[in-house]
Amino acid sequence: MNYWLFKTEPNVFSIEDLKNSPNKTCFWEGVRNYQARNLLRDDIKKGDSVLFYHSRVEPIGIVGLAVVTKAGYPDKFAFEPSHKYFDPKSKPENPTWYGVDVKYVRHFPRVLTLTELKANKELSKMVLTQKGSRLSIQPVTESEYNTILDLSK
DNA sequence: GCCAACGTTGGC
DNA sequence: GCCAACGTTGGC
Repeated sequence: MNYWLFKTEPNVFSIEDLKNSPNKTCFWEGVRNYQARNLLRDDIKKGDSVLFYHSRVEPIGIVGLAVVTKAGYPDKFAFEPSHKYFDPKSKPENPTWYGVDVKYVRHFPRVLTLTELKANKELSKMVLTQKGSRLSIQPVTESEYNTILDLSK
Protein backbone atom coordinates (compact mmCIF):
# COMPACT_ATOMS: atom_id res chain seq x y z
CA MET A 1 0.00 0.00 0.00
CA ASN A 2 1.21 3.46 -0.89
CA TYR A 3 0.49 6.93 0.40
CA TRP A 4 -0.37 10.10 -1.48
CA LEU A 5 -1.36 13.70 -0.95
CA PHE A 6 -4.08 15.24 -3.12
CA LYS A 7 -4.42 19.02 -3.29
CA THR A 8 -7.66 20.83 -3.92
CA GLU A 9 -9.04 24.30 -3.49
CA PRO A 10 -11.95 23.88 -1.05
CA ASN A 11 -14.04 26.49 -2.84
CA VAL A 12 -13.82 24.25 -5.94
CA PHE A 13 -14.00 20.81 -4.29
CA SER A 14 -13.60 20.33 -0.54
CA ILE A 15 -13.46 17.31 1.74
CA GLU A 16 -17.07 18.14 2.68
CA ASP A 17 -17.99 17.87 -1.00
CA LEU A 18 -16.37 14.43 -1.10
CA LYS A 19 -18.19 13.39 2.07
CA ASN A 20 -21.49 14.55 0.56
CA SER A 21 -20.93 12.75 -2.76
CA PRO A 22 -22.93 9.61 -3.60
CA ASN A 23 -21.38 6.73 -1.66
CA LYS A 24 -18.90 9.38 -0.39
CA THR A 25 -16.96 8.65 -3.57
CA CYS A 26 -15.85 10.83 -6.47
CA PHE A 27 -13.73 10.68 -9.61
CA TRP A 28 -10.67 12.88 -9.15
CA GLU A 29 -11.12 14.83 -12.37
CA GLY A 30 -9.34 17.63 -14.12
CA VAL A 31 -5.66 16.96 -13.40
CA ARG A 32 -3.82 18.51 -16.37
CA ASN A 33 -0.20 18.13 -15.35
CA TYR A 34 1.94 15.33 -16.78
CA GLN A 35 3.83 14.45 -13.61
CA ALA A 36 0.58 14.14 -11.66
CA ARG A 37 -1.00 12.27 -14.59
CA ASN A 38 1.78 9.67 -14.53
CA LEU A 39 1.11 9.00 -10.86
CA LEU A 40 -2.65 8.73 -11.43
CA ARG A 41 -2.26 6.46 -14.43
CA ASP A 42 0.62 4.22 -13.33
CA ASP A 43 1.24 4.26 -9.61
CA ILE A 44 -1.88 4.97 -7.57
CA LYS A 45 -3.71 1.75 -6.76
CA LYS A 46 -6.95 0.67 -5.13
CA GLY A 47 -6.57 0.70 -1.36
CA ASP A 48 -3.88 3.40 -1.29
CA SER A 49 -4.35 6.06 1.37
CA VAL A 50 -4.78 9.74 0.47
CA LEU A 51 -4.03 12.78 2.60
CA PHE A 52 -6.63 15.39 1.67
CA TYR A 53 -5.11 18.89 1.40
CA HIS A 54 -6.88 22.24 1.12
CA SER A 55 -4.88 24.88 -0.79
CA ARG A 56 -5.17 28.66 -1.11
CA VAL A 57 -7.98 29.14 1.39
CA GLU A 58 -7.32 29.42 5.14
CA PRO A 59 -6.80 27.21 6.99
CA ILE A 60 -4.36 25.84 4.40
CA GLY A 61 -3.34 22.29 5.29
CA ILE A 62 -4.21 18.61 5.55
CA VAL A 63 -7.82 18.20 6.63
CA GLY A 64 -8.43 14.46 6.55
CA LEU A 65 -8.13 11.09 4.88
CA ALA A 66 -9.51 9.44 1.77
CA VAL A 67 -8.91 6.07 0.14
CA VAL A 68 -8.47 5.09 -3.50
CA THR A 69 -11.36 2.83 -4.56
CA LYS A 70 -10.46 2.54 -8.25
CA ALA A 71 -7.04 2.84 -9.91
CA GLY A 72 -6.31 5.11 -12.86
CA TYR A 73 -8.70 5.30 -15.80
CA PRO A 74 -9.25 7.95 -18.50
CA ASP A 75 -10.67 11.35 -17.58
CA LYS A 76 -13.64 11.44 -19.97
CA PHE A 77 -14.23 15.15 -19.38
CA ALA A 78 -11.20 15.77 -21.59
CA PHE A 79 -13.25 14.41 -24.53
CA GLU A 80 -16.22 16.77 -24.10
CA PRO A 81 -15.81 20.02 -26.08
CA SER A 82 -18.28 21.88 -23.87
CA HIS A 83 -16.54 20.89 -20.64
CA LYS A 84 -14.10 23.18 -18.87
CA TYR A 85 -11.58 20.32 -18.73
CA PHE A 86 -11.81 19.64 -22.49
CA ASP A 87 -8.48 18.97 -24.16
CA PRO A 88 -8.55 18.35 -27.95
CA LYS A 89 -5.29 16.38 -27.89
CA SER A 90 -6.81 13.70 -25.64
CA LYS A 91 -8.67 11.08 -27.69
CA PRO A 92 -10.80 8.19 -26.39
CA GLU A 93 -8.57 5.71 -28.26
CA ASN A 94 -5.43 7.26 -26.76
CA PRO A 95 -6.29 9.29 -23.65
CA THR A 96 -3.91 11.93 -22.37
CA TRP A 97 -5.48 12.49 -18.96
CA TYR A 98 -6.38 10.11 -16.17
CA GLY A 99 -8.00 10.10 -12.76
CA VAL A 100 -8.83 7.72 -9.92
CA ASP A 101 -11.86 7.21 -7.68
CA VAL A 102 -11.47 8.35 -4.09
CA LYS A 103 -13.73 7.79 -1.11
CA TYR A 104 -14.04 9.88 2.04
CA VAL A 105 -12.63 8.20 5.15
CA ARG A 106 -12.60 10.81 7.92
CA HIS A 107 -11.74 14.32 8.94
CA PHE A 108 -8.74 14.85 11.19
CA PRO A 109 -9.74 16.25 14.60
CA ARG A 110 -7.91 19.42 13.56
CA VAL A 111 -6.33 20.87 10.43
CA LEU A 112 -2.59 20.23 10.12
CA THR A 113 -1.51 23.58 8.73
CA LEU A 114 1.20 24.00 6.12
CA THR A 115 3.04 26.25 8.59
CA GLU A 116 3.10 23.45 11.15
CA LEU A 117 4.17 20.84 8.60
CA LYS A 118 7.00 23.06 7.32
CA ALA A 119 8.25 23.52 10.89
CA ASN A 120 8.40 19.75 11.54
CA LYS A 121 11.91 18.36 11.07
CA GLU A 122 10.63 14.88 10.22
CA LEU A 123 8.77 16.37 7.25
CA SER A 124 11.66 18.46 5.90
CA LYS A 125 12.02 16.21 2.84
CA MET A 126 8.31 15.96 2.14
CA VAL A 127 7.32 17.10 -1.38
CA LEU A 128 4.68 19.42 0.08
CA THR A 129 7.11 21.36 2.26
CA GLN A 130 9.64 22.08 -0.49
CA LYS A 131 9.91 25.65 -1.75
CA GLY A 132 7.90 26.22 -4.91
CA SER A 133 6.26 22.79 -4.65
CA ARG A 134 2.98 22.86 -6.54
CA LEU A 135 2.46 19.31 -7.73
CA SER A 136 -1.21 18.55 -7.07
CA ILE A 137 -0.75 14.78 -6.68
CA GLN A 138 2.23 13.95 -4.50
CA PRO A 139 3.86 10.78 -3.20
CA VAL A 140 4.18 10.54 0.58
CA THR A 141 6.59 8.15 2.31
CA GLU A 142 5.42 5.73 4.98
CA SER A 143 7.36 7.56 7.67
CA GLU A 144 5.95 10.93 6.58
CA TYR A 145 2.47 9.42 6.60
CA ASN A 146 2.94 7.99 10.10
CA THR A 147 4.31 11.31 11.37
CA ILE A 148 1.26 13.09 10.00
CA LEU A 149 -1.20 10.61 11.53
CA ASP A 150 0.54 11.05 14.89
CA LEU A 151 0.31 14.84 14.58
CA SER A 152 -3.38 14.65 13.79
CA LYS A 153 -4.31 12.99 17.09
C1' DG B 1 -5.21 40.28 -5.52
C1' DC B 2 -0.14 40.05 -5.99
C1' DC B 3 3.53 37.73 -7.80
C1' DA B 4 7.36 34.06 -7.45
C1' DA B 5 8.03 29.70 -8.99
C1' DC B 6 6.88 26.37 -12.23
C1' DG B 7 5.17 24.24 -16.53
C1' DT B 8 4.08 24.59 -21.46
C1' DT B 9 4.30 26.37 -26.10
C1' DG B 10 6.26 27.50 -30.28
C1' DG B 11 9.56 30.25 -33.27
C1' DC B 12 13.95 29.79 -34.72
C1' DG C 1 16.92 21.56 -28.71
C1' DC C 2 17.17 26.34 -26.90
C1' DC C 3 14.77 29.73 -24.61
C1' DA C 4 11.52 33.82 -24.53
C1' DA C 5 6.88 34.47 -23.88
C1' DC C 6 2.96 33.08 -21.92
C1' DG C 7 -0.17 30.53 -18.67
C1' DT C 8 -1.00 28.44 -14.07
C1' DT C 9 -0.48 27.41 -9.20
C1' DG C 10 -0.86 28.58 -4.69
C1' DG C 11 1.28 30.92 -0.47
C1' DC C 12 1.03 35.17 1.31
